Amino acid sequence: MSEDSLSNFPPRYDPKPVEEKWYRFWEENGFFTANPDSPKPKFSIVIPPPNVTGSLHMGHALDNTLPDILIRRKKMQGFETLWLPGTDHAGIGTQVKVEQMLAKEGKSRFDLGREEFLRRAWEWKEKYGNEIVKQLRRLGCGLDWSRFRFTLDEVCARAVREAFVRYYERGLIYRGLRIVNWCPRCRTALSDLEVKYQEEKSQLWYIRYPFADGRDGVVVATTRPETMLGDTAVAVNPEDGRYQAVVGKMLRLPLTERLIPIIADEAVEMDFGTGAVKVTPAHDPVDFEIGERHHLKRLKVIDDDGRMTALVPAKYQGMSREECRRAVVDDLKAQGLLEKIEDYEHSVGTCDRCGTAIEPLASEQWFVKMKPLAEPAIRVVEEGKVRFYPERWNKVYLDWMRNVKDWCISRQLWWGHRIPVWYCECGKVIVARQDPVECPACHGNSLRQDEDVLDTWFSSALWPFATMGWPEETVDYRSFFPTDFLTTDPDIIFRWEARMIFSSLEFTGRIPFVDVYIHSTVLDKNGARMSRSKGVGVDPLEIIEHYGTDACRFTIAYLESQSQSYRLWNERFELGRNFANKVWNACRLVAPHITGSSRDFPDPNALTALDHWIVMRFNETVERVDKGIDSYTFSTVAQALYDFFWHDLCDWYLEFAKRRLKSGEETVKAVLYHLFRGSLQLLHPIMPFITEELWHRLEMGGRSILESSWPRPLPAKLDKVRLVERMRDVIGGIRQVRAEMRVPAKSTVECIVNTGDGELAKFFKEQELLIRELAKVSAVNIGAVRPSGSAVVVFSDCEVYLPLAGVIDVEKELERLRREVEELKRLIDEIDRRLSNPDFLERAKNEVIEREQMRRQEFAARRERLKKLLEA
RNA sequence: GGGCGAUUAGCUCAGCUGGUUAGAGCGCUGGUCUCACAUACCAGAGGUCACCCGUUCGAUUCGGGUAUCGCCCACCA
Repeated sequence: MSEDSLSNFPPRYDPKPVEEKWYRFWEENGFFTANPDSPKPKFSIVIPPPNVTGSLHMGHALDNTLPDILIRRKKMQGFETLWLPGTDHAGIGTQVKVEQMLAKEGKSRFDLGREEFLRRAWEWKEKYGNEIVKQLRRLGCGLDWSRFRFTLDEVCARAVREAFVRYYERGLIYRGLRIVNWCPRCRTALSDLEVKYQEEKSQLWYIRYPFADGRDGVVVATTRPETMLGDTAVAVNPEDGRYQAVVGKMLRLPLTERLIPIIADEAVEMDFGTGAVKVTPAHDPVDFEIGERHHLKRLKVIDDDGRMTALVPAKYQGMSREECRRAVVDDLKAQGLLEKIEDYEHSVGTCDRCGTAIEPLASEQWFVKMKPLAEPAIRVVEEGKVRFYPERWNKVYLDWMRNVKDWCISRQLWWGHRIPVWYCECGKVIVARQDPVECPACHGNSLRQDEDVLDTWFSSALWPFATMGWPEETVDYRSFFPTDFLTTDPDIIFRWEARMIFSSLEFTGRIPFVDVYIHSTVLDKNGARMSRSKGVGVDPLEIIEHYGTDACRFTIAYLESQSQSYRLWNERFELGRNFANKVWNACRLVAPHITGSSRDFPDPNALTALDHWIVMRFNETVERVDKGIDSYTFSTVAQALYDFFWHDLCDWYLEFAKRRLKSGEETVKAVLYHLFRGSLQLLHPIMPFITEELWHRLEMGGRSILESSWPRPLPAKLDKVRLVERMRDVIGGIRQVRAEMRVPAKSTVECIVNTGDGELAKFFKEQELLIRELAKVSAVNIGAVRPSGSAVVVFSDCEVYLPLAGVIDVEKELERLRREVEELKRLIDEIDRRLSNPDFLERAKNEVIEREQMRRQEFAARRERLKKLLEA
């Protein structure tokens, strides 16, 4: 390499131009385009489709860096790889966003109507949906863009229809009246997984329900007094001695004129509250079941908007749940029926998407019957055909699947796959793959399609095979399905992984993927969950902008160690940036020497012990990287590469090699060529951009590092490696003495090695020049006599003497050290004395107390001030 | 109420199946702008590996328990 080209090799790595150049190169040359007809073994992954609701965040960075590492390595290992991209329409998530946008115009979705709303939703999707796709390119992801899918596109839509109809035909889909989680704001049913429970400080109200004759009665405890207006019974446990005499009697429901029975049911706990529970079958899942068992009426007293219905006394009609609660409590109090109020903490279900308190409502919905689907889905994990990593997640999955309940799949939303069910005037229900034109029963043509759409996860569940063309037996499907790997956050194991597994087994008869890696949850610096809505956390785009993609990816891999979570903040990415810079500069050093050098690895007999040592370390690194990637312990991979490249290759071997390079020695050039070639290859999956750039700068050959084959261990002999280890120890020992004794950097001392090990003596003599440079000594002599005024460093098989007499004032330095030792002893004694002095401890305690009291005062004053402000 | 994870240096974290002086990065101290890199180099300080009991020749590592923190699941009105 000429002087001129070195001037184009700046001493600091600048990621921007490199990243832009190479991603375009890879994409334009079809490096990511899979060929299903290839005879090579296949390796495939489908992307966890990002929602079209936003832009790249930390979760995406993880979900996509890790698969990209696998894809790139497999490609280099000779596999035909496919990584299939796409996005998810994210039903309720997107709909809520669009509604928020409309709200700014002062409109609701009902003002626009279904058609216009959908037009706006698609508009929104076009605008924001592709943002994330661009950003995945910036992350360097080797996605096959020619196979891009969207969960609402025709291919996916056909799969959804097919799946629904097949479930229906097998009797696994039914429509039924059940208590569902209802979001009054979104005006839709939700599945259990879309409800987030939040602890809330509330009260437990004890209400007296008098007997029909107006006397005595029964006291019930409730957290939701407003629902009493819909009570149709009071239940007690059949074993409960306190109530046995009254079971069957009638109570007068306060605030209404209705009479309700006292019934006995197993579901009632005797030791909660008063042991008597009000039963509201239309608004509580347990009460619903009690109601079924006892044939109770269901009074729907809260409507779809969360307001009181016409079934309650006029004064409450139209009130919100909260208003009604206050009114009911006030009225009960006025009538003397409120026995007592206790503070009570319980969890309240809220809508995962909009945060509104959910209302359990009895309502007609479509369900998937889970029991028959769960069985095979349990089996494949028990048998290890699908494996979760880290292993503990297998149990989490299995526990859920073993207790799974039927899946509510209908949503009263507009954005999504419309349920393929039509109702005819004649009462016929038609479930069909194609939109029917007439009723097969009465041949009438006034058919009405079900208004509802499917849960967004219904289509996601089909993703791994729907994207490959299922139900068609496409060539992609035959070649690339099932997929090999998936990685996600822990919190979609049930929503997504589980549903993909049973759907895939049901429809394709095969597992959807083999290995599932559940990655850590990323927390912010204070250990709080990262949340975009709260605006805290790390923005990967900012990181990429600031530190570069490779630095971002390397840091992510370095921290991903199969733990439950880890903390992340912007400065942590300096680790990756500094490492990238190190790699860059090391290449800068060797570039003029190894470009155009021999491509053959030298005969092992021509290598020195130093060469064997570094080759051995390289080989260990290859092994650790392979093992680490295969077991998804990404941090061990990044650590192995970091340690080897930085601390062995750069800190030691390059220093060993400099002199030999200057003399133009061919062997060291060839060794370095192969070490750098292999290192860049090992690094490439994690740091694709910088390695591609350096691959070309070092003229490693071919169109791309991606087309080179994955490195294997190089030939090395291990018998002389111990000599190198000892040499490093000796150099370190000499450096330590020099630093401790304040030997000026510029002065050199002789060193004398005393050893009975002939081979070691010979080796040290051979490497004299190297030792002289690295330890800053003037000569390496072999001898057994320790000169007076010399420092000594002792090892098991040798001693090293450093005559310091002529170089520094030994007595003075020793005196200094002695004084320091004395001084330290004095300090320690003083601390010990203070710590054993009760007076001191008492004073210290008082100081702390005083400080805390002052802080307390400060806070109290501020609190008062703020309170006043709030009141004003 | 059940399940799972964590507790290692000032901070954030590694540490596979038990084995000499327990590691890294950042931070700190001292010394270097040494001809790839100051986004660097050299040296150093700093840890009863939460606590208790057990298994073992030997435990940070395995088992049991305690404490603290965190996550997940669950219909307790």
